[in-house]
Amino acid sequence: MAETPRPEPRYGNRPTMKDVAARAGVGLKTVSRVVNGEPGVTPETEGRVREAIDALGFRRNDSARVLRKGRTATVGLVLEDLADPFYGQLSRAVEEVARAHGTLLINGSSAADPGREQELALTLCARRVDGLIVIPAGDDHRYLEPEMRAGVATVFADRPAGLIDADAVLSDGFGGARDGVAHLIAHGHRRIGFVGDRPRIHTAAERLRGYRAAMEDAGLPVDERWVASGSTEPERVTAALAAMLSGPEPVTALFAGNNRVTVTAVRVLAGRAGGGPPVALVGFDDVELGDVLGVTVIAQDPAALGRTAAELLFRRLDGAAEAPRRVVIGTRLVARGSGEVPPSSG
Amino acid sequence: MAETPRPEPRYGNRPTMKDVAARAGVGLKTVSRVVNGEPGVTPETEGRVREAIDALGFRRNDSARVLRKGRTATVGLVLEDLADPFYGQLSRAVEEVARAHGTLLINGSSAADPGREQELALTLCARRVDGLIVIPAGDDHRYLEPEMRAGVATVFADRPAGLIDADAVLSDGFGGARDGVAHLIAHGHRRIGFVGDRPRIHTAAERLRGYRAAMEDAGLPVDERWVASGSTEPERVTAALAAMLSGPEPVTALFAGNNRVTVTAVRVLAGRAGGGPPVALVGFDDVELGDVLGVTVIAQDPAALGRTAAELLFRRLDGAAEAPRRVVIGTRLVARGSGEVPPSSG
DNA sequence: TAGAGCCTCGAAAACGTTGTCATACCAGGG
DNA sequence: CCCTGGTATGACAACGTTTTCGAGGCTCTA
Repeated sequence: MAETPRPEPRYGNRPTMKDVAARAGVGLKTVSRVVNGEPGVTPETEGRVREAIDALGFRRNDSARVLRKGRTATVGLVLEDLADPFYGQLSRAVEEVARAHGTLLINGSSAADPGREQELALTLCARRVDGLIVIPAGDDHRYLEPEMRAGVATVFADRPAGLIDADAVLSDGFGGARDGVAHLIAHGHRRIGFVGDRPRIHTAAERLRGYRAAMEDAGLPVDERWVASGSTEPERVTAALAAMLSGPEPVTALFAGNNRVTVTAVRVLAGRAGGGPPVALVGFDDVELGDVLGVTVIAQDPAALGRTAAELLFRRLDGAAEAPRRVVIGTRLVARGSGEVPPSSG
Repeated sequence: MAETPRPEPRYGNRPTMKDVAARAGVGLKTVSRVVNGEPGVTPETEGRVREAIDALGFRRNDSARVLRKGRTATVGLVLEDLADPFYGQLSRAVEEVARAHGTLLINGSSAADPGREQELALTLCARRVDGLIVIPAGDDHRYLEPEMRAGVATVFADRPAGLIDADAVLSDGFGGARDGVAHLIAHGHRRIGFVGDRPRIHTAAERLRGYRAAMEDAGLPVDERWVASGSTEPERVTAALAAMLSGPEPVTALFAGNNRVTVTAVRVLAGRAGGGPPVALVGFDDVELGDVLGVTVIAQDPAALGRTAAELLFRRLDGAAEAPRRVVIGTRLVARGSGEVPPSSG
C-alpha cells in the first residue's frame, strides 16, 4: 500500500497562483498580472482568473512576494513599553504614517533593557524590515552600523543614538524643563526639588540640565539634596520626596522629570493632604486626567514625535540621502493650578 | 561601452549564504547548518564559516526562511487604538507571551472601523501570520472563515466574533456592571443613570444588560431617559449627562459604561462643583490616577485578557484541536469614594 | 500582401533559504 | 582486502512569487 507520508500542510495547504492558473486555464504570469492589477490582460481572461481566485479562496502569499521584490513594506519600532500611554500614542502616530505608505508596523518593547533592545532591533533586521525607528534603551548603537550600511533606514526617536551618527527626533527636554522651573520661580519659589530618571538616559540628563539652567538664570543656588536622579520606581521616588519635604528647610516646589514621577508625586502630595503645607508641582510630560487633577505640566507631543520620526524615515526610504538630521519638537507649558501654588513659607 | 544597468540593490546588497559559502570555501548547506546550529559540522569547518560570516556581516534572511519553512513565527493583533492604555496593556501582555514562544507581534489599529478591521486582518493573513488575535470592531467575521480553514489560528478578545464560531476571551461585562450598579443601590440610590457605547457593540450591550439586571433585582424601575447609549464622544456624553442631571427628578448616581465615558463624567462632575448636589459615580474599567481622583470603578484586567488570549492562541498553534472555547475573565469592584456618595435628595 | 508595431500571454529564471539525498571518507571487523 | 556503518559534506530541488524575454496574433499602412 502506498502509504501517504503525511505531507506536512504548509500554510494549511493554501492554493497558490499555480493552482489558480491551472483552474483558469491560463499561465502563471497572467494570474500574477491580475492579482497585481497590471495592464495587459483581456477583460475576458481577467474574468476567468478572478473566478478561479474566488472559487479557490486564493490569497497572495506576501512572504514569497517579499523575497522576490526585496522590500517588505514593513517597518519596525523598538520602544520601551507599549503599555505606557506615551509610547502608545507615539506608536499609533507611526502606524498612521506607515499606513499611508502602505506599510505595516511591528512594535517591540525593550522593557528599558539595552540587551533586549539590541536583540529586538536585530531580529527586525533579520526580517528585513525596510526601516527601523528606535527609542533607545541602551547608549551604544554601533551594533546597528552594519545594518544601516546594508540599507536599513534608521531613525531614533525621543533619545539620540549612542556612538553613531544618525537621524533623531527629540523633544526639547532642556527648554521644557527650564521653562517649567522658571514658572515655579516666577511664582515665588526658591527651594525647588527635582526628581528624575537616571542621568545616563539622555532625556533625563537634558531635563536636569534645564532645571539647573533655570535656577542659575535666576541666581538661585541648588542644594544637591534637592536633586534625586535614579530609578523612577514609586518606592524610590516616594522616599526621595519624603527626604526633600522634611528637614528644617524643605523644598516648597517640585519639578517631576517624567510622567511616572509626576503620578507618584501627585499621590504622595495627595496622601499628606492634612500633613503639611501645600507644595507646588510641575511635571514633565502630560498625564491622563491631568486637567481634572489640576496638574501643571510641560506637555510633550508624543504623536508629533512619532509622526515626525516616521515621516523622516519614509523620506529616507524614498531615497533622501542628506546627512543625518536632528529634529527637535517643542514643548508647551500647561498651567492648571498645581504649578501656581505660592511657596508656603519664606 | 557596456553600461551597467544600475543593478537595483536588493536589501542593499547584503551577503547571502552563497557568498559566505564561497568565502569559507564550503558548500551552501554547510553554512545553513552552522547558522542554524545543526549537528554534523567539524569544529574546524565551523570556525571557517563563522569567520566568513563575521567578515561579511552576514545575517540570515528570515523572509526566505519563512518561505521555505511555512511558519512565520509572527502573530497579528488587531485592536481598536493602540493609544488607548487599555489596548496598550493588552498588547503588551500578548507581546510577552509571544516573546516566550520566540514569536513577533504585529499590531494594527482598526480605529473602530469594521472595514479597516477586515482590511488589516486580511493583510496580516496575506503575510501568513501563524495566528491572529482580533478585538472586533465589526460584527460579521465570516470573512475570516477561509483563513481559519486554511490554518490561521484565530482568537477573539474583549468581544466575541460575529456570525462565526471561534475562540473568545472576554471580560465579565454583565456581572461587572450588575455589581457596580448594585453597589450604588446599596448606597441608597434609586435613580441611576447609565451612559455607554452603542449597543451594537457586544461589551456595551452586556454592560447595559447588567445595569438593567441590577435595577430589576432591586425592584427599581428604569426610566429610559436615564439610559444613554450611543457614541462615546465627549460632546455627546456631556450632553447626555446634562440631560440626566437636570429636570425635576435628576439621577443621583451614574454608571459609566467604559473608561472614556468615566473620564468625561469625572470632568463634567468636577466642572459643576459648586453648581449642584454631589452625584455618585461608578465607572466600568479603570482609569489612570483613578485612585488619586477617588473614582470607584469596576476594574478589568487588560493584561489578563491579552495573556489569556495569547496563551489560548499558542495552544492552538501547538495543535490543540478542541471545539472553540469561551473564556470569561472576572472583574473587580474598587471602591475609592465616588461610588459611595449617598443620594443627595429623596 | 508584406512588413511594422502593438497587444496579450506564457515559459523559464531568479529571489535566499531549507530539506532530501547522494557521495566521499574513515575506522573497524571479518 | 572487502564490506559495513557512521560521519561530514555538498548538489539539487523546492517554497510561491515577480521579472525577463520571446512567441504569436492582431491591426494598420504602404
